[in-house]
Amino acid sequence: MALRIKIQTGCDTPIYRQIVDQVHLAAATGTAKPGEAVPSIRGLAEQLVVNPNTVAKAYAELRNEGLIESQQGRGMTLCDRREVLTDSERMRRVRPLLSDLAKQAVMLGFNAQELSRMLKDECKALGQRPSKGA
Amino acid sequence: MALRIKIQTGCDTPIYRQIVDQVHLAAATGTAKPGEAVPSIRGLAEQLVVNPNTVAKAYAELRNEGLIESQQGRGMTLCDRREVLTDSERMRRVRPLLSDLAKQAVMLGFNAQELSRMLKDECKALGQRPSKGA
Amino acid sequence: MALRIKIQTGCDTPIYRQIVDQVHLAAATGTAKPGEAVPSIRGLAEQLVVNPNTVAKAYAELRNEGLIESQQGRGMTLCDRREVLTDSERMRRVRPLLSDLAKQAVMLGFNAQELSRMLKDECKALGQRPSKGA
Amino acid sequence: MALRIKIQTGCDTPIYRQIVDQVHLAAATGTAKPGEAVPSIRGLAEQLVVNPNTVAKAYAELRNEGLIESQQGRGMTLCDRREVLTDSERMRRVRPLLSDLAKQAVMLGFNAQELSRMLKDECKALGQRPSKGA
DNA sequence: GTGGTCTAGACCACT
DNA sequence: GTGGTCTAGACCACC
Repeated sequence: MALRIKIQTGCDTPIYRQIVDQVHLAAATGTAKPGEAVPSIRGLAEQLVVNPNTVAKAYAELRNEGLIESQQGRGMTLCDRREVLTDSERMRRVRPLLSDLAKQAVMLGFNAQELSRMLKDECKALGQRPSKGA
Repeated sequence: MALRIKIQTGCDTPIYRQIVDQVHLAAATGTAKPGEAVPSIRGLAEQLVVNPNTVAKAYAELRNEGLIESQQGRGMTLCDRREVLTDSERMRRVRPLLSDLAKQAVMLGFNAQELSRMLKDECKALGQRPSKGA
Repeated sequence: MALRIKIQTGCDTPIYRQIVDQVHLAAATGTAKPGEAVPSIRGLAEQLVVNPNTVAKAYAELRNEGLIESQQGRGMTLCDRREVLTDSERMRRVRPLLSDLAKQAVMLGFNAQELSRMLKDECKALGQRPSKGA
Repeated sequence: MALRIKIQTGCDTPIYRQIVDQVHLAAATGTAKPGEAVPSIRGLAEQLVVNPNTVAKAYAELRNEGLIESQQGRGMTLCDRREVLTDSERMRRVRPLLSDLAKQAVMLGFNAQELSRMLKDECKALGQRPSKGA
């Protein structure tokens, strides 16, 4: 039983983005397998207590990316599409987040060592329970 | 040479935030020293070709945070750095960035060790020094 | 009944500051509880007959301080109270008011004992409760 | 030798107001006696490293209040005018400062007891060295 | 000259 | 509907 989406209110990332990111993460970590069904728009909207339009917006983005596809009559399922990225492309995607973190952390008085420890903890938490602790 | 602020338009981070961050960073890394003057609101606005109110907004935030102080009629200067936020608050502010980075990095197949190294490089690039003295 | 904000024009404290202070005070005294909604920017602006930007400025400050949080498209609510400022910073902020009061009071011939009594009365009038629980 | 005015930059009270207040305080506490000379405008301006206009503005206010008077050819001196205030008038003057302090302190999480102690300390400091510690 | 405040009106993203 | 950002222009106090 995969793809249990959870959103956190009072967080600055938009709800639709949280949904998109969680599907991405589930697909990447193998928590959700190709061909597996994703919750229906109105079902997920009801479960998360959000506007169906918000879920629809998230699914539209996922569909455009080719990560999910609508199988007529069977709702939407995860594609088996697997991105093959070059090292430089992976670098390019993670770099700005590294930069943001480093800047903010330095401003707040953290040093590189503290950061590394916290980051390791964060990664460990992700590996243990991808869908719950996220 | 002190506090040359630059902004990039067409970037998704607001102008006023770019200004705030750059002053913060300059103060944290020691690029700008306590007592040093910051550019006048109107002067900086003219230089950056933005509305003076935008600069004023950035400076107001910096002033509220206690990072700069205004000497009426004589411009603003950097304050002596002091610890303003509790440890738990600093943690709370850096946590979401850690989380974002960890998620994205895991998706891209980086491991914690690689991340730590890259993060250290980023910090070094910012000119970080032992945290307490910053 | 929650968070009825009132402002007095013709008073030297800025409107936006009156708003900020009243929300702060309501949160500190327990008049407004965590999770409770605050009036919308446009709604409050209309009620107070001021410019929406003035209210927005007040709310932005409150948000930066972590006292309220915005849930995009759904308005803003009070956060759980947490200690954000270090003790030394809290001290630094209350010190000038103490100094002003002491100077003025000494000039007027009050002694410390009288002042303490009056100050206790003021605090009681604000509905203060044991500091840590506030 | 009395009336050694000192100002503190980086404080939000205007310089001219600091001067006015200090003369008031010195007169009220007896640090400066009636008939005593006050520093010349340009002398004081030079000593404080401020604009002579600023000192002039402060002196103008003091003169309007009748606290100092210009003795032709001898500069300005303190008047022997002694205000006799009713209790209600004294109350009226100290009340707003009490209120401000109480509000700010409650917001910052101080309780009445802590405040009283700090206020006593402040008063003691004023009594000991009116012109130096101010 | 400086910063501080307020107004008016615009555009955007999110729900 | 909501908040977030930016612009333009005004008035004030202080130096």
